[in-house]
Formats: sequence, structure tokens, C-alpha cells
Amino acid sequence: MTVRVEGREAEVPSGATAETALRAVVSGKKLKAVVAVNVLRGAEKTLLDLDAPLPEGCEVLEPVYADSADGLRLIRHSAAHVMAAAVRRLFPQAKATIGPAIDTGFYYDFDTDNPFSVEDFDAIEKELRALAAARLPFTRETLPREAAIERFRKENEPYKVELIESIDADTVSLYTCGEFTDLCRGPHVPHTGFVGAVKLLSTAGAYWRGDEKNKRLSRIYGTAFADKKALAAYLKQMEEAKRRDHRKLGRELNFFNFQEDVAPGMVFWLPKGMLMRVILEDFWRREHLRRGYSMVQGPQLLRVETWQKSGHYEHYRENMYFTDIEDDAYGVKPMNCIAHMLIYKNAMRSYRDLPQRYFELGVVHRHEKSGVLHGLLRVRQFTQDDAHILCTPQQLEGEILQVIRLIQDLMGLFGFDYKIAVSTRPANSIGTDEAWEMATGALIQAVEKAGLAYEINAGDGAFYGPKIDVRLLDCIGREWQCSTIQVDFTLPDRFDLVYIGQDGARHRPVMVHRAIMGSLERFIGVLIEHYAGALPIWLAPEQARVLTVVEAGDDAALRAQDELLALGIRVTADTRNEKLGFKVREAQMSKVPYMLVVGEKEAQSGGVNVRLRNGDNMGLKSVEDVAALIRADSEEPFRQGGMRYRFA
RNA sequence: GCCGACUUAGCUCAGUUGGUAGAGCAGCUGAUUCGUAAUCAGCAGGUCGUCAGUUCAAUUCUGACAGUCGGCUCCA
Repeated sequence: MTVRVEGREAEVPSGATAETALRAVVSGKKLKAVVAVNVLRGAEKTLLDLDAPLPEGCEVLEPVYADSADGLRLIRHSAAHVMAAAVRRLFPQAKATIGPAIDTGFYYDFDTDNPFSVEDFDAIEKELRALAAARLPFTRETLPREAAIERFRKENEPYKVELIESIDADTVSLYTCGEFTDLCRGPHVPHTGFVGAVKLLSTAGAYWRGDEKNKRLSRIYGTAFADKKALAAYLKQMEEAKRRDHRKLGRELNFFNFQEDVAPGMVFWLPKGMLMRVILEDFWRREHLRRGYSMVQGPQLLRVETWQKSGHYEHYRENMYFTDIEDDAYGVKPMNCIAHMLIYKNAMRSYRDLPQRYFELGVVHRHEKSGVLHGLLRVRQFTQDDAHILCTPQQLEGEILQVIRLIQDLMGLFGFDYKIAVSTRPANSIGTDEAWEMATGALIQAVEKAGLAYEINAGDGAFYGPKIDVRLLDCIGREWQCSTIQVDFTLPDRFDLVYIGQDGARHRPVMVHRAIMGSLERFIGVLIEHYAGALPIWLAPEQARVLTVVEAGDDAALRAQDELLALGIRVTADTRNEKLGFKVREAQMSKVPYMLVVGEKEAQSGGVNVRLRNGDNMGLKSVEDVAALIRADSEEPFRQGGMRYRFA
């Protein structure tokens, strides 16, 4: 039969392997970097092992190179197998479970009496490299399901047996590499020589099939690349990510700290960090007023009876803090919605009053389990940029669309990468089918109208309604949920919210819960990492610092500082008796955007010598010119309905 | 909450095979007036995470607890 490879045709006998076909076209040197092949048959595309016989009727072969995305995934998946083989050589009693490739590498979970630790890595890596150096082939065999179960049962591999039992197929495929055979769909790289650039990274506990009721397994994480150079580059990038860690930067920049012995999981905002936060809050409050929100604020404590009525006491009690005052029990609010509904109920509402959009920078407390706290990204006390929109069912889609626009504007402003998911009805949910359908439809319609790519998380919605979640990516590729839009038709019911319709009758409003930054703490944490601490000028707590060289410049420096302050610039002056180099270094480490040097020369000529934090020197400038530069960069970023700036 | 590692000065880290501890940076004081990422000297700073146990003696060994870090699960 005839197949096309990279634009050229090759004639191959029926039943030939992919490798034979590729050899006819691809040069020997390039072929060495091919790990598998994509086979196209009509619209169908399958990834195959190089030594697999070509299926009848295939038209095009695409070689999968080691350094492509597909190739990398195969290398990592294969590395997981080879690592398992290495582990089994050293720890024969460890039972293999599963070992997939992930975005940043791979892992393999083992059931073993003594969990692995990094001290075991040297030995495992040594074995791994020996296996790689041996260039052992991966060989595939296909067995009837029952025969495979029998075989793994004999080999005392209960997890493999359980896996096969859950597979709905007549046959399963096995891959053998050295003395280790694993259940696997494949494909794999041709031989272990492809997984030489490999590094074990960490260990972790994990549950069998991710369920905490199941047995605990010992997980080993690692990563692998097409070559040593790419691996080294990745490890360097991880170092860089560590450097950008917001916990480290927060301390170095004097933005915030944690005092674990006093209040674990709760932030102490230091003057600089708080100034930055207040600037962000001010901007955000104004933006909400501009977009038709009303600012409200509810109490921090509500009587327990109210939480019982809302269902929080029943569903959320474990995460709540309670306190007794005289003889009454109070719950500290974990969410802001109840107060907002009570504000809605303060007056009789007409359909003409809707939508009501209540916005609050609401401080909430949630008792998160101790193991999950993580700097600013996961805390126990945080501030949500929370809003609740009460509207008619007809208004729902339009309101959601506006919220999506706000999300797009905010993420665009900072240039964040994000992912969107629509979560649908979970198993244990309340509400009618019609209500769920209407709400889910409105969410999807709105996302599509906004032209956004999204995925569906089936069954992942809240118990009271479906939601849209937006996840931001941090500097090492971890995802953090920030924005959320949830449609709720239950709480308005429980609290008997009504509006009078055009027909004069009472109707139930729909409630949209939404947060854009999600929590200020988390958002600021991601922001700090995103900018590696060098915040955009409009957010920088200290926009400029005047640096003196000799005492003779002090008066001129302080005058320049006063003038800048009068022009609305956040500026400090460093007149300490230190060398200029020392002051520049400190300003640089504090990531101050503008360093303004005033020495004897400037004291005489007037003006300041401008150095930027990227190292550029702008030379002598007048104080007015510097102020104009900073103001141009720090103008409020949203203005009159559009975005003015994108801070890269 | 679960698994693993860890917890010594504000920060980064040494150290004591059981006899209550040290460096650099930061801080304070003084000298130095020095032009774009570190001037020099001196001083001060620690119940060695908390509570128990073993011991003549515990920061060191054992246990429990708390917290941190990396994951799991959960979540903004």
C-alpha cells in the first residue's frame, strides 16, 4: 500500500511496520529521534509504536519526534515504566499500581510497607540509568482479558488485577521492559535509551484511585526530557520559580508575614504590602461602582440560627468558627451571601429594581485543614471580592455575560493565563431539573457569546447550582482557582426573596454569586509571582526613591521628594550616609521602579538622574518630567468602560 | 485530616558521637562624604518549636502535640 510521510509517498508491503515505512522516507539521523508514529486514516488519528504493523487503509504517517509534545509525553510515560522496573529491582516487595505522564513529568504509585524517601533516589536513579544505558526494548503483547487477570494474579499484582477488572474490553495490552511487565495501553518509546535524561524529584503520599478511604500509596515524582540539555533547562527554571515564590518575595519586600505561633493561616499585612493592597482595592471598588454595583457590608458574626436556616450549619459547619456571646451562639461568616440576601430583603423589590448587584470586599474565615495552608494562596482568613446579583430569570444570561467581561478585562489587564470550566449538576443536589437546565444553559450561552474556550466538569457544580470556574496559572504551572460564577436558585427560596413582577404577582429572583479575584490574598500572591515582585508602577507601593550621593545633596533631594509628593507620586528619600552603590542595590532589591539620584551635580543643575529597575539609565530629567512619566504609567488602568493599559 | 521531610538569632545556615551554642546578612553605635547591585570597625541579639519521658546532666536520645515545606484530598 502507499502512505504519505512528510509530504512524500512511500510504498510499503501490507503488514509492514511503521518503522519500515518511515525508513523509506525519513533520513537515518532524524529517524533516531523518532519515538512513535501518528497514523491517519480518514479523520481518525492513532498513536502507534514504531514496531507496530500498519493498519490497513492508513493514508498518512506523522513521525513523532522526541522533542515534540507527544514525544515528550511518551518519553515520560515510558520513564515511569522504567522507574517502576528500577524500583522493583531494588524493592521486590513494592506493588506497582499506576504511573502516568503528567504536564511536568511523571509519577508512579507503589504500595509498599516503607514509603520511599529522597534518600532512596540515588539508588533508584542509578538503577534507572543502568536500564536506560542497556537500551532494552519495550515489547507489546495483547492478551485476552481473563488471561491477563490470571497472569497478574499469579505475579501477585492485585492492583493490576483490579485495573483490568474495571476495563471494559475483550483484550488488554501489556508492555514488558526488562523483567518488568505492566498493563498499559501504550504506545512507548522503542527502547529504554530514550529515557536517559531523567530525574527523580520528590515523594508524596497518595490514595489508591485518589480516594482517601482507600489504601495509602507511596508516590515518586520525576521528570524526563528528550535530552540532558532540556532537562537541565527545566531544572534551572524550577530554581527560578523558587526565586519568585511569593512567600519569599513577600518577606524580602516587607509586604506581609505570617506568625505561625499566633495565627496560623492568617496574614499580617505590613505597611508596604497593605499600601499595595489598598491601591488594588480602591481601583476595584471604583471599577465596580462604574459597572453598576452597589457597595454593601454585612456583619462578621451572625447568629447560629441563621446559619442553620441557610444550610451552612449543616453543610459547612466543620469549616466554620463559632463563638458564644452571653447566652447566644454566633457563627463567624465563611461567606457573604447571607448578609447580602438580608440586605435585599430590607425593602419590597419591584421587577423595575432588578438587577440588584451587591458588592463587598468581604472578610471571611474558613477553618481549612492544617495540611493545605500555603502562603497567601491558601489561608484561613481572607477577603473575597464578592458580589451577589439578584435578577429575574430573563436577566440571568446578560448578567453572567457582564461578569465574564469583567473577568476578561481583569485577566487581560495583568496578562494572566487562565482556564475556564463549566461545572454541572452533581449527584447529591437540590432543585428541579428545569431550574438546573435553565441555569446551566445560561452559563454556557454566556461563555460562548463571550467567545471563550471552556471545558465541562460534569457533576462538579455546587449542591445548589452550576458554576463557572476560572483557574489562574502560577509561575510553576500550578492552577489556582480565582474567579467563580455560581447560579443559585436555592438560597433565594430558603430566605423567601421575592420581587413583584409586571403581572403584580410575587416572583422568585435568581441569585448569582461571583468573585473575580476570588480572594485578595490569593490574587496578590499570584500577582507577586507573576511579576517576580516587580509590580506595575500603578501598584508599586514605592514608585520612586530619591538617592543621595553626598550630604551636600540632601537639601536638593528632599526638595525633589516634596515636589514629587505634591504631584501625587509615592516617593521616599534615602539620605543615609552610605555609598550610592549600596543604596542602588537596596532600591533594586526592593524593586523600586524609579531610582532618582541627586548628588552635587544635580544639586547645582537641578533635576534628578533617573535609573530604572531594569538597569536602564535615562540620564538627567526635571522633577516634572519624572512625575509625568510615572503618572502616565500609573493612571487608573480601567477607564470609562475600556482597558487603557496592559502591563506586560 | 492523610503520607513524607523538616523546625537552632529577624533572614540564610553551621554545630554539639548528651556537659545549655556559632557564621554571614539584617539591626544598633561610631568612623568614613565615597556617582549607579554590598566602606570599615565595634556592639547587641537565642529557655536550639512546645510539653512530657530517659539521664547526674537533654538543644542533642524517645514520645506526644503544634507549625512549616512537598504532595494527596478539599478549596477562593
